[in-house]
Amino acid sequence: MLEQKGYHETSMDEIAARVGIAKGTIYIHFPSKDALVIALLERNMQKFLAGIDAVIEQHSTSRARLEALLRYIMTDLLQKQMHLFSSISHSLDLKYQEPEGEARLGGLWQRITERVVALIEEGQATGEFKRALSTQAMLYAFFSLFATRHLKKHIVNDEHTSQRLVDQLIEIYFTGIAVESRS
Amino acid sequence: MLEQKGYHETSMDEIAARVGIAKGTIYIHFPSKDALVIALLERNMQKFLAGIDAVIEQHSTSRARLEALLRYIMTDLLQKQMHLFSSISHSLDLKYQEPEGEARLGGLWQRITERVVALIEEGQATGEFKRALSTQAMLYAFFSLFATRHLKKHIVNDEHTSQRLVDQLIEIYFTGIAVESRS
Amino acid sequence: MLEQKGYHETSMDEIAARVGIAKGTIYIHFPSKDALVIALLERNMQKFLAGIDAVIEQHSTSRARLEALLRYIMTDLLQKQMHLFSSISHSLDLKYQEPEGEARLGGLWQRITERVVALIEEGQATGEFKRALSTQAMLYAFFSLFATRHLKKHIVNDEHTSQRLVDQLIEIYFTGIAVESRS
Amino acid sequence: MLEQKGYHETSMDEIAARVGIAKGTIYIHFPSKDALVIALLERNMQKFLAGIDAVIEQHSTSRARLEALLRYIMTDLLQKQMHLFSSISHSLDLKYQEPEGEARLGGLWQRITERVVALIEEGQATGEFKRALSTQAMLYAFFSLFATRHLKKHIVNDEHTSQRLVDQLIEIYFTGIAVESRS
DNA sequence: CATGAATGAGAGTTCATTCAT
DNA sequence: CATGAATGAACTCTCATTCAT
Repeated sequence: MLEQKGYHETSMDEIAARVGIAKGTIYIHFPSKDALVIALLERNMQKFLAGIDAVIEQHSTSRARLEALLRYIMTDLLQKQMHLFSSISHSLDLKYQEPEGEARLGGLWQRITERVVALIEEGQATGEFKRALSTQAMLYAFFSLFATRHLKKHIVNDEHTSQRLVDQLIEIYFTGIAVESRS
Repeated sequence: MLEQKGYHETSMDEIAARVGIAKGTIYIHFPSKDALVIALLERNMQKFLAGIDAVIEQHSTSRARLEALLRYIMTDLLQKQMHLFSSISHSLDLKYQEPEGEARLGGLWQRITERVVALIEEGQATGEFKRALSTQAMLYAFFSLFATRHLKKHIVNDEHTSQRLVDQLIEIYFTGIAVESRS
Repeated sequence: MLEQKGYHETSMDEIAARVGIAKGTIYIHFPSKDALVIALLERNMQKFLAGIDAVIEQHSTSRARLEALLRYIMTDLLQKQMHLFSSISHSLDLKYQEPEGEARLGGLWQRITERVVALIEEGQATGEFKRALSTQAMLYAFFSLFATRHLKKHIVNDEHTSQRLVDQLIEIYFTGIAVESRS
Repeated sequence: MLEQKGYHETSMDEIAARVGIAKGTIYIHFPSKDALVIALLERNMQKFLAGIDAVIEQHSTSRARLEALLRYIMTDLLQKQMHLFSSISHSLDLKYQEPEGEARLGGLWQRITERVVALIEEGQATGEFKRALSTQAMLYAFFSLFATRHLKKHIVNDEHTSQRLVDQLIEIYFTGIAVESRS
């Protein structure tokens, strides 16, 4: 609900109705709407972080790991019902009134990017990725691919087409960053 | 104002004050807040479209044109005070209550993407861009680069660093899509 | 309404309904309920202060002035529909969330007590009031007489009885503080 | 808690926490918050009544008794942490939703005033107090002295100053009502 | 046409009260 | 009896929209 409709479009009444409890009950568990959203995001980010680690350790090379990670996130996004990464990504814009919670969120996001940074630098060290490119650029290009904004217009119900899109994005990205271009 | 603070964070009072007219006067020209925002976006999109065309015709090859376009949009985004593309991009998420206006916006967005699609297909026709990649993928990868969400965290006041980021993103993208990589 | 039912017992809906305007309209003129109450009190205190001065200047001796002042306040209180002093007195307990407004209120209350203090010290100087009594005690005894809490139970509709009560309170007070006892 | 912070500022949660039982348990013993407050006041009033009687029987003359009573109440008030009389006095303003309980409270308050009325009339009978003054006036003047509202602004931590204030108030009051002034 | 005070539906939040455990 | 999570009515406050001037 919150993940799909957004912060302002989702009222506490709606949330309560959707969860099947009374509005006041929410305030037993969360002191404010912001706190609720932050807690939700925190949970999602933690799940996402765990997912990242699980995905990474299933592969050995930096390239394979980064590619698997890209597929993992894309799969999540293409499931149409926005999920982990989507909710996180959507929330990075907002300014919450709870500095402490925001700090926790920022810390988690940092840990997420650290994983990717590690993969990139590892790949550069092993000679898999270009050393001429800054980590910053490769990181930015990586996460840019998951801009749900534009994805929405490209989502197709056809499983095959979606898969093909992901494959080609992977090709574009890795041709761009990898040392040996495939063409 | 609307472009920077967002739809919900900008009240009609603020808009009126900023424009220098009375709040009631706005409703003479626009039937609702949504209509106002849509009209604003429409104007921005039209300007942006004109900007695209101006940029494109300054170059001859598809590659040069697409690269110039990328730089044009990036410059807009990096100016920090969100401008044309930024306001458009930000608004694509929202669901307005005015179907007719939304349709006009959709039409304009389509005309924008058509420009890029034309460049891509032209480049494929001339052999500049890979024919194996679908237009969809190259289009998606192109607009993904402008995810302001993630850009925010990478914006730096240092002009030189920003420029370097753009250069490297261009390298990644075009190495990925172009037939002959330049490195 | 607010004066009679008290802060917590009077909702903004009630106030709006009583004044004959919409709830939202109140917030055009006052930023919060506290601000509204403080403004109301401020106005009452200013009126009261003006009333005090008007009463005082109608008499010449300290004794006559203080007595007239006592009658003035009592008359206000006995009118049953709580008025100036009553609303002020009732509000001295509350803790508002607007420090600035509270400071203004405190300043006004100080100016009110200053008038009485001046009368008392003047009377001591002229030999009308006992010099052995501290100003503080005479001041406190004076304002204590207007404790609406207890007054409520003694208010009678009979004009004559009310007047007699006031007369006797005056006698008790002034016999207590004046140099020459009457008895 | 209730005595100090007031009815509206004290929630059932706070009361439960303070008493050390669960919130729901309160409702086994008291049907409502009003009933709880009324019961608390009733207990306080009964204690106060017992205190009055204890104080009175320690002295013989009406004058001594009334003076001792005045000191007794004042001491309670000056202890800053509001106690018996204070809680009672504070509650007389409120309008409870339990007519029966309010009646019991009213009855107890009447019994309290009856003690004072008895002292006053006894003193008039023995010639200690002026017969010209109505019992009502002397009663009202007596309880007026305990207006906590104004007392707050005069409370000082200095034990000596507080005592001096009480002494002078006693002098003012008794000079006002007694037949022979003592100076 | 322009104005801005007035509107009122709806938002987030609180808290006395209830009831399954 | 005791519990405390759940309830929902009522509160304060916001803001897009209207309309008499």
